[in-house]
Amino acid sequence: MKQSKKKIFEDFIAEKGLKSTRQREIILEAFLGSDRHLSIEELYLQLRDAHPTIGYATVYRTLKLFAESGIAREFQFGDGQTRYEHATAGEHHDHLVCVRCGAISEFTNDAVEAIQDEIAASHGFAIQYHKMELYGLCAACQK
Amino acid sequence: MKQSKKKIFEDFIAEKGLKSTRQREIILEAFLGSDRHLSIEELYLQLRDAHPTIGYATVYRTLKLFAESGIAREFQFGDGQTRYEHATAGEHHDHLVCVRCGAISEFTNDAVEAIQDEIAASHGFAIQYHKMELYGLCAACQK
DNA sequence: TCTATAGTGAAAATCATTTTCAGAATGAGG
DNA sequence: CCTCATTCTGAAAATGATTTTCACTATAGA
Repeated sequence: MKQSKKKIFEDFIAEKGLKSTRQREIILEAFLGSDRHLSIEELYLQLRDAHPTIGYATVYRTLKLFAESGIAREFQFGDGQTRYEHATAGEHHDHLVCVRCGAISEFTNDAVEAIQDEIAASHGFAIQYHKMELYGLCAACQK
Repeated sequence: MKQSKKKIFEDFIAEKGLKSTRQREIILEAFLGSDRHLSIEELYLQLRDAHPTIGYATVYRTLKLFAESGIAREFQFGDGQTRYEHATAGEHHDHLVCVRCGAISEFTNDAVEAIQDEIAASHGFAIQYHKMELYGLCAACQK
């Protein structure tokens, strides 16, 4: 699936008449190699050691492209930074956010998926996607 | 209930040793008199005609107080502005957000409330609250 | 290889929000 | 109602995240 996301992004680039650059490759590699909910800053810092010449602006621009191409999804969990996570067409998950340590974990729940359609239908709403976030204390922060 | 929110805020102010000022009264009145999901900017502009001396910073500070006191809830729907809506203890609703016109409407769904507890329990998570947002096209934007 | 076009890094600009600061208002105790 | 310590306020400056500008560079199709 890592391979296929690369492919999806390359196709997106080609289709839009954009160019394939070394920076985009590097950033894509770093993004796919990480499984957390990365902020731009985190990704930039992670990149900096191996690639000190890549600029902040380029990371911003590239992550926006990832989101546009469908391989990444943007999130704001209320800490003031936009975060990006891997997205796969047809797959969906939601989030548990720890209000103390900020840890973000994921869950999938079929009932949630079913309910969204039901609610949308009853409001004449043509649903595209949803976000559900549970806020509270993670197991580790409860002791 | 408009009366009781005023009371809740006054009690909050008193309890914290804060002061009751004309500006806070005016802003509270404007906030309670509106039923939309207001951004600071919208509220500020709405206020400006009748009260041109109230500053931006005061609106920011006051809305934060509303949230702290429990009579308002903060939201970010991805348009870059923080929005505030009325909150009532024990009541909860979620949102439908139109991706075209930005309209925000509300819904309540018991199944959603039930599921959050179930999911939290199965992840050892001590839940405090949740947010669920459905994004898509509202009825008006579908034609 | 040439060349039009898109991409890049660095710095400046933007935008929402927060803080600073000096003066003004509040309210508890006289 | 005075006093005075404390909190508030408005305006402006500061901050922090993100975006744009600009001069230069790299890409890719002819």
